[in-house]
Amino acid sequence: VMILRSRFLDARRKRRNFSKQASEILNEYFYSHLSNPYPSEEAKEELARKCGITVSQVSNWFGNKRIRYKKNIGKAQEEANLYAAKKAADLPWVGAGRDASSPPARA
Amino acid sequence: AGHSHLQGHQAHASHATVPTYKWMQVKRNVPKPTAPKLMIPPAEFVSQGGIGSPQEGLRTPTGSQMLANPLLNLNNTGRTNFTNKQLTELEKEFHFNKYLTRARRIEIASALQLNETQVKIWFQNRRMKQKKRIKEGLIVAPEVTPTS
DNA sequence: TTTCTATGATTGATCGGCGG
DNA sequence: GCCGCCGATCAATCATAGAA
Repeated sequence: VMILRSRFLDARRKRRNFSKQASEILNEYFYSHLSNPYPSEEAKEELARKCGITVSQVSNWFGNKRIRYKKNIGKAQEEANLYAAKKAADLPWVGAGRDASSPPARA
Repeated sequence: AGHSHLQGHQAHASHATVPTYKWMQVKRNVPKPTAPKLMIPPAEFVSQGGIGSPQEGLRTPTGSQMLANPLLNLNNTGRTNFTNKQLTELEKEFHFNKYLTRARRIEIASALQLNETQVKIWFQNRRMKQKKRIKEGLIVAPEVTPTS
């Protein structure tokens, strides 16, 4: 009953999922910067433009992504990590010796 | 704030296992799982009359009241569940003053059965919230007309 | 349609840095 | 040395969109 009222007052939370492409862009950034998924204000603005969403939404997305990623370490996260193998071009394996099977693999 | 990179160890070794970076290990000092604390039948607040007769008792973040012991104010998590009344009064005060003086803070905290810190933090968060809304053009009040 | 899961948004509170 | 504020983030939760 009062719940109905909450809908009226909470219309703000009438969210809509982001477009598939926007999610793709965000995930790509996230996984290619997995060592430090904290985009700068400038980076957020650029992502916002590319995704067609607001900077706040970008912030929300990263906030949720980081928290939810942590709560799953060792799950599909590893799998979803094939995003990293996708383009990764930041500062990951620079001085960190690791396997030898993660070249510009493409899908 | 340069930083990051692997912090100590790798998770395990499957094959393309992802290393564990330190941001993944960040743990915030969890609020206090505060023990069941009872609230005394609150007194009235400083001035003004009723707002809209908001129910008493706890509320879920949105507005629905918690059908639990209305005398309990904390959740198991430690996060405080402000009552509608408390929020209403805080909003009212915020509309009047964006910043609080020590004295005012004490008055409000006392009247609303909150800590000074909670009142202080609420105002800080509220200011940030307003700034964010103005930034997104959802609100008007840039409110800067000292010309008078 | 009903149930369950994925996800965007909200918010009390914390973290690090700055200024008084 | 301590305190309040800012900006960013965390962490838990809400409410809904979408999958099953």
